[in-house]
Amino acid sequence: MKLSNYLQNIVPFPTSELADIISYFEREKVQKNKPLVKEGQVCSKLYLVEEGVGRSFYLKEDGKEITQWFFVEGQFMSSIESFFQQNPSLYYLEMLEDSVVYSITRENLDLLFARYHNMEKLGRLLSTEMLTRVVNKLNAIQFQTARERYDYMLNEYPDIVNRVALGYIASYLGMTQETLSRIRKAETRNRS
Amino acid sequence: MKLSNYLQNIVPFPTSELADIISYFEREKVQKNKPLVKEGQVCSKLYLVEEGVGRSFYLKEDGKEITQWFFVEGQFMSSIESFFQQNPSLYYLEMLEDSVVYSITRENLDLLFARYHNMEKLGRLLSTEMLTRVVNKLNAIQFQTARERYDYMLNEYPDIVNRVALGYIASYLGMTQETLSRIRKAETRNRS
DNA sequence: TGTATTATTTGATCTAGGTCAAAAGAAACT
DNA sequence: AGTTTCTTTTGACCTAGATCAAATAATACA
Repeated sequence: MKLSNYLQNIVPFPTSELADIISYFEREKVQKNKPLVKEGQVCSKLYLVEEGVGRSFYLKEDGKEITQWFFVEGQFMSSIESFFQQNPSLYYLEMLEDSVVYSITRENLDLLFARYHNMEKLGRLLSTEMLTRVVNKLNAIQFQTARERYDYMLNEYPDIVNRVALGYIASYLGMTQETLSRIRKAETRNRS
Repeated sequence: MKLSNYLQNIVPFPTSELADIISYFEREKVQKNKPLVKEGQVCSKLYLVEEGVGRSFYLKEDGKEITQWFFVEGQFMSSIESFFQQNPSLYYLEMLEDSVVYSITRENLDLLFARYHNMEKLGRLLSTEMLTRVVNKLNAIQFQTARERYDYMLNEYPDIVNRVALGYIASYLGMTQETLSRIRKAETRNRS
C-alpha cells in the first residue's frame, strides 16, 4: 500500500497538504538485521513499514536480547521514548527481513505538526493508538500466565507468530525460549 | 495550582484561546472512594487532579483489586483506553482522598481539538508523555525483580509511597502485599 | 477509653516458570 | 553431500514470589 493511503486512513488530508507532507518522507530499502538505531543513539527518525517486519530489542547485561516490540506492514516504528523525548535509546531497532520503509526525521515531523493542524491530529491519534497497545501488553504481562500470553499473541498477531524466530517471541512475551517451546508442544497435543 | 497554569505549562496558549478552553472544564469536589467510573461504563470524562490522589483499578475474578495506575496533583486522569476508544472500561476510577478535580467531556474535548491547533498539540503531547510512562512501567514489570520495582517506585513516586495503602502499591507493582511487606522489612534493615 | 474494623506483618508451604546442559532439527555455506 | 552454525526441543533441578493462615498493629467509631 502507498504512503498516502496509510496516512489518509488515519486522517482525511486535503490533497494539497498530503502532497507536501509526503515530500518529507523518504523511501528506504533496509537489509535484514542491519540496525536502524543502536543503543545509546538518539533515534532521529520515525519509520513506517511498507514491507517486512521489524522489531525493537534491548540487550541485557548478560548479552541476551529481549524483544520489546514488533512492527508489521502499515505500522509506525521507532524507539518510542527516544524519538519522542530525544534521549539516548535503550533499544536497538532492526528489520527481521529485507524490507522497505518510509522515514521522516524528527525535525521535519515537528515542522509538519506546526504547519498542519491535521498533521498534529495524526500525531495525536497515532500516540493514543500506540498507548492503547502498550497498555494491553502491560496488562497481559502483569496479569496473565505464560500460556495465556501466548494465546493472546496467537489471536492478536497470528502473522508474527509464523514469521519470526521463537526466541524473539518468547522474550517479547516475557518468558524464556524453553518455556515457550513447552507451551507450543502442549498446545499441539490439545489441538489434535 | 490553577487549571490555566497546568495547561500553559504544556503549550503556551494565547489568552483568548485559554479563556475559551477553560470554560469547557468543570471543577468538581470528589469524595474519597466514590467511583468516578465503574467497570463496564464508557469513561466519558477526562480529569485533571488539582488536589488529592486517584487511582484506576480492576477487579479480578476472585474479587481482588488490582491497581493499574495512580494519578497525583497536576496529572490528567482517566480510564485511558475507554476514554480514547470509547469502549466499556475494564477499570474503576476513584480518588483515594477527598479531592478536587477538573473535568471535561470527550465531546467537548473533541470540539476543542478541532477548534484549536494548539489544543490538538496539547493532546498529542499528553499522550506521548503518558505513552512514555506506560512503556517505563512495562519495562519495570517485565524485566525487574519485585525488589527493583519497589526501588524504582521509591525514586519515581516517593510521594505516593507514603500516601497510599501498601496493598494498593503492591498490586500496582505486580506483586502481593506480603511480598512488598517483606521487601520493606529488608530495606529498613539495610538502611539502619 | 474500649471495641470493632481494616491494614500490615510473619511464618510455613507450594508452584510457575527460570536456569543449565545437552540432544535433535533446520538452515546456510563450501 | 558434508560440515558448520543457528534454532528448537527435552530433561533435571532450583528459586522468586505466590498462596494460605494466623498474629500483630493501626484506625475508626461508639
